[in-house]
Amino acid sequence: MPESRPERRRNPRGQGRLLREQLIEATGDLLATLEHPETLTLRQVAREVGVAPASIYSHFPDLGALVQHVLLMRYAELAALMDTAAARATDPLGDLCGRAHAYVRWGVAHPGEYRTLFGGGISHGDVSVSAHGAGEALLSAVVASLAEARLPHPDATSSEDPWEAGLLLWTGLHGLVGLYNDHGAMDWPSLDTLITSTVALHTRRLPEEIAARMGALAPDLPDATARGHLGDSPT
Amino acid sequence: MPESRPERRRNPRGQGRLLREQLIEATGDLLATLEHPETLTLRQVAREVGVAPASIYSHFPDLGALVQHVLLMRYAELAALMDTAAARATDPLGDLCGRAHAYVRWGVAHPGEYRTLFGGGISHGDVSVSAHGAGEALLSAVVASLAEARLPHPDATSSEDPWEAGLLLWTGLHGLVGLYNDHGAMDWPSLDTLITSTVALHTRRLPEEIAARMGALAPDLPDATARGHLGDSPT
DNA sequence: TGTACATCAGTGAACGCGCGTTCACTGATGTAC
DNA sequence: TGTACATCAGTGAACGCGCGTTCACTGATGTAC
Repeated sequence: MPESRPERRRNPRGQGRLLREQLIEATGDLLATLEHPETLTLRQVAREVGVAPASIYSHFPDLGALVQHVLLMRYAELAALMDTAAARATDPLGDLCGRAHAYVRWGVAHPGEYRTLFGGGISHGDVSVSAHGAGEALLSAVVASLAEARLPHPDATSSEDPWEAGLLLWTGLHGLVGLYNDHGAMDWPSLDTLITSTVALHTRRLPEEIAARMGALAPDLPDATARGHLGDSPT
Repeated sequence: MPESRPERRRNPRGQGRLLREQLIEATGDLLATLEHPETLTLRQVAREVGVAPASIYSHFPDLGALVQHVLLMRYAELAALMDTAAARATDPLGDLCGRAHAYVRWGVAHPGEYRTLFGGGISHGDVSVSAHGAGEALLSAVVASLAEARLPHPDATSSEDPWEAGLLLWTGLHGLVGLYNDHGAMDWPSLDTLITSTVALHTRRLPEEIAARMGALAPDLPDATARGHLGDSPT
């Protein structure tokens, strides 16, 4: 089979931008689907869309720029998800629970994108998104909520650094996503349990209290072990 | 310049295994040195040793097997480092501090190897080491120490699952290594401070107490910001 | 002591592959006169 | 109403590259007789 290219009608005049959208969508699909998203090639994107490789250059200087664009979209979506989850909360602890939950769930639903955004130094251009400080913007809201939701250590004589506390919480959530995605064969408790325990630990509250908040905040989401591709409808 | 191959004398008869050692050493160097270790090629290894690419096949079936071999060596070294650190301890808390410290320090000193071992699904063969449960062996010792060193939550009415507690600690340390390696541009507190705080949080003890243990256990190690290649003398 | 031979430790050239990037081009469609 | 032209949205072939893998080979060295 000579792998015939899928039929595709040339866009009408003035609609050249349509291909741009298709390229973005195809790149998003491939990044979400490929087992090793960092090996994505320009020719793969072209094939997926049904277009000559050279056509991409009319819209993006190279594959790196295209990937970067898509990843920034994904990042914005994650940030919006976290903000939405937090918006339902009525106090800092609820805010924190919402953000933590949304973050980890997104990371587990989008392993490839998560890794490319926050994970390794892996990138397609020379500059990875993570190098530009992805996460730091998300982090500042977490730091603020945590500072208010956290109980002091019973024996503490001085107060702790809120920035460091927030960083450590992020560290915990990041590690959770990473290990959950990469060591799926292990004997894992449910993801929600782990999110709850992590937040409980960092706020020094009881897991039961946190679990109640988590349950209240997003009863519509599916449970932890659902690992399928959740679909993405950017923009 | 035609990039002349470095002079290399053919090994004497019966010493064919020497090349094997050189391949292992070169692969180790490259994995430690390359910015993206996952892009290592068979030809790069051959060039590094000064040998024809085909020569590698006499000693390993393919690059994946060679890399796998090296990574398992690195993993064994990390495990030994953690055990050595723990051996100096006189109680479970000291044991835990030693292991946590050794783990994070190793991960930060060997970013590429750490990521390949524990990080992404990235591998050279079809089977990554992490898929085979790297980490789980290390983890069981941590679980045991943590179970004894950890204070109960003051308000707790029931005891917690030690396995889950250990997993969460690992998660925290793993996230710490990952974020520290990949987001070096951020405003980080000292690494030792973060290790200390993480252990303090998970044992529900005061950072001061943990810091005292950490300081006592390995005064000979350099400080956090030393990021150089620490050298490797395998076997 | 000499010599034929087997073995060892690699070599060197070649193959086909997919890749990023370039370049002149094509064919439909809108617009000016 | 007709027609020359400009523009737009891509195409298709070609390039050189580094890669993994193969295969017949080579040349030094030990060993049997």
